Amino acid sequence: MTEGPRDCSIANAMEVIGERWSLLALREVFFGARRFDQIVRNTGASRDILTARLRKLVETGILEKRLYEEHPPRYEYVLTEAGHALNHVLLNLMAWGDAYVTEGPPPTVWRHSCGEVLAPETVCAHCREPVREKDMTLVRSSRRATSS
Amino acid sequence: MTEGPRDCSIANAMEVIGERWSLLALREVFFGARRFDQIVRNTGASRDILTARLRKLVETGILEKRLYEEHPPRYEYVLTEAGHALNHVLLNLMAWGDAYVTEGPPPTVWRHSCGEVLAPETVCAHCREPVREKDMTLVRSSRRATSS
DNA sequence: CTGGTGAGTTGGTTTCTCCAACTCACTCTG
DNA sequence: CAGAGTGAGTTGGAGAAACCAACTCACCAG
Repeated sequence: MTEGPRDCSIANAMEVIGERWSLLALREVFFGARRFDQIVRNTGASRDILTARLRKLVETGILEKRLYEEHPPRYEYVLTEAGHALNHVLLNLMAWGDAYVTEGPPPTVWRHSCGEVLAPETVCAHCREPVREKDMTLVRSSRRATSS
Repeated sequence: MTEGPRDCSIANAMEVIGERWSLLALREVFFGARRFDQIVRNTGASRDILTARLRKLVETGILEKRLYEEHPPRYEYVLTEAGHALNHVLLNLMAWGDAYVTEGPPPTVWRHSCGEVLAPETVCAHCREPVREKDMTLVRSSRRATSS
């Protein structure tokens, strides 16, 4: 049966973080914003949508709401392990945006502990060589069964 | 002036590839699909949306339409340089999905030319060390002026 | 001449987004 | 103590986008 859409972790990932504003909200948490109004201001999303997105990110285990004040209850959003692991995705996306979308110099610059400006590169974890498309071959790809 | 949403290449990138189905369409091209109906089938997107997304990806220089048959005119979609560069983003996103979203074994597996199953890792291009969050410091981050 | 494929368009319904305004529980200032 | 300010949402209505099925048009194959 090779019916139906491809079953792929990219699609699965998009179900969880693919909606508009989800990634930008996460970016803000990476950048150090932890409170609702900060995230609203820095992303430009509307408050209701952001409420929904943050709620979903909490439900799917990417963010955690941590109480930092009772009376009135005030929460901050912090990354879970799954959230922290998104770092590499964000970094590569930013590098791509810098190179092919943003005009002019990169608006956001990070420094790595080695002292240089951070430029991410994706390597094969085994041989440590940069991953190039022509060096990749598809071994297996499943499909999702159609509901029949 | 520190007003308005943060100016960031992640946001800029999302304007171009952030809509639903855009990334999945691109995934299909990476996976070897080149024709409209293949992409429709493999993603599960509706045809009209996919028409719009592919058109946008062509306009923004990520895909190219290449005529492979006249009478009737038939086009295939191929990646431009900017499109090829998205490889690393897709790869990292897939790895994250494999680890934190997809239940069970990875649905899609690639082999690297070194002989091993491909596991992407993000390193600093200068020192070649894996990038960890605690080794990064924000140097500069601009903001977009509000329209005032 | 009927059926099939490739690449879309069209129309109508459902769903999502955006925005401004509103709430509620406080805290801070004069 | 009254009034303004802040943090974290919620609500309602308009407008945009997505979804789906059906339709078109051009060809080819039996």
